[in-house]
Amino acid sequence: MKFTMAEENYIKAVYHLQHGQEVVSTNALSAELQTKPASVTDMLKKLKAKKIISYEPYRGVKLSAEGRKVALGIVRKHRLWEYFLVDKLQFGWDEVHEVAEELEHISSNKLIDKLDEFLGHPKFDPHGDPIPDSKGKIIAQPQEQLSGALLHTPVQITAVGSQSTELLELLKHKGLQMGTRLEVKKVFDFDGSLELRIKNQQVVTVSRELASVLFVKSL
Amino acid sequence: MKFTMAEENYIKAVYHLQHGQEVVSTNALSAELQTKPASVTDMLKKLKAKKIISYEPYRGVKLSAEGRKVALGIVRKHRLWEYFLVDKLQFGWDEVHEVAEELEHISSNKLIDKLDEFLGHPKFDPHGDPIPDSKGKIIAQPQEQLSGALLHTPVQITAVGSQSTELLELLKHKGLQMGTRLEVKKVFDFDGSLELRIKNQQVVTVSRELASVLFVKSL
DNA sequence: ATAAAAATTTAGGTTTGTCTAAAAATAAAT
DNA sequence: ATTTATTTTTAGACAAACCTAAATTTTTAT
Ligand SMILES: [Mn+2]
Ligand SMILES: [Mn+2]
Ligand SMILES: [Mn+2]
Ligand SMILES: [Mn+2]
Repeated sequence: MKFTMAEENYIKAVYHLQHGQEVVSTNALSAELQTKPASVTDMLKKLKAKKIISYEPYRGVKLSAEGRKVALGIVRKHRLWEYFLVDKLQFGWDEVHEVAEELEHISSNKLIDKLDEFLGHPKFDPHGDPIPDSKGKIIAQPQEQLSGALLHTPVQITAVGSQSTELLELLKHKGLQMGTRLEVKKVFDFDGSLELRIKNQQVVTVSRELASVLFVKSL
Repeated sequence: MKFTMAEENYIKAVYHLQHGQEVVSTNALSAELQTKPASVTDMLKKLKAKKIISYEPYRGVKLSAEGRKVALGIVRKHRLWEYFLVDKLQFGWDEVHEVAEELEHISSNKLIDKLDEFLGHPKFDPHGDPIPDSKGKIIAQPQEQLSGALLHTPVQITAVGSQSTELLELLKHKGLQMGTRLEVKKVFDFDGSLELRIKNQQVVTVSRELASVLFVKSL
């Protein structure tokens, strides 16, 4: 089945918001997509008619099996293009999201499979998020929050929980990026801020807000 | 100024049809874009209001200076993406047109300039058409038709006058492509067909129709 | 349990880009 | 110079995707 760009954006948004949550609300979608709740309701009816979601008025929405497959296809395109932009065209990891937001809607499957091959079948995008393979299989990530990491234990940044320019600007400033090794030196109970030592380098302080959107794995 | 995908497709179509012709007709545009003449008229009014074209009812249409600049930007994107698909992703030259038809509408200028650099600033696309540079400068091509070439004079194919799958399939079958060297051995007056010898290889026969959409330069 | 607040849907519009059918203008033929 | 044919425009509709304002349902607070 074919989908319009607007439909694809809604499907992907449901997919992202569904993580953790059982069902996704109209308001959550309207915030994510920067549209009004009334517009969301219109689109949900359309997607229900196409059997992409299950939806009962006032009860929230879930992807169907088919919908999940479609969503993973879009996520795959988005993340492969991001990888291309950073790895081949030398974009900064904080500059790629908006461009990929357009590129993910190019329809050719042949294109995306050839791109995947050209890039060497990467497993993670520049933000550390896993890239689904051509069959829709995706690596489930443990997603351990930095804010919950043990003291004095070496960890590595594996993902960031947002693509906002603001977040990425802050990370750049602090000298943090995908793959950065560090350990937590101290946690301050007053405001939840953390003091980190970056591998063989300086000590930086990060807020509770920042620590909660950084994901790490132990080394 | 920003343009919708539909507007960009109309602007590019006017640009292409304007070659040779002084003004472009409503019917020509409707044929090129596979829409009805009434739809074309609607869009022409909109593009006139945006000062992209000059247009008087029943009198045909021309690009303004601004419109030409916009058109060259779209053509640049289209041809750079075609080059990318063939050179980096190993697409056949007969498979790239439709995909580029979508990719040409990705809006980021930074993307297209980085892509240009990544590709090494190519001057011609896989069909032999010149690629405008970032300032909109485009190499004017002499466009000598094969059907008018001298006998027994070595020439090289520099461009094809159509992107249709049918044409490209025929060329592939005959063993003809961009850069192929050949000479005309004989012209048959009865049907205008030509006998060609491909450099150090076999002799092939091509119809008058085919010879008129193949462009060559003398060696 | 009721009232107030929040979330969601419905009703009625707008813009963009398309269409068909009919009218008007231009071009070609007699 | 008329008539006929072709091209183009106008008029009126429609689907997609959005909006605002009002009505409805659900949730939360009293
Ligand atoms: Mn998108
Ligand atoms: Mn990403
Ligand atoms: Mn196009
Ligand atoms: Mn081309």
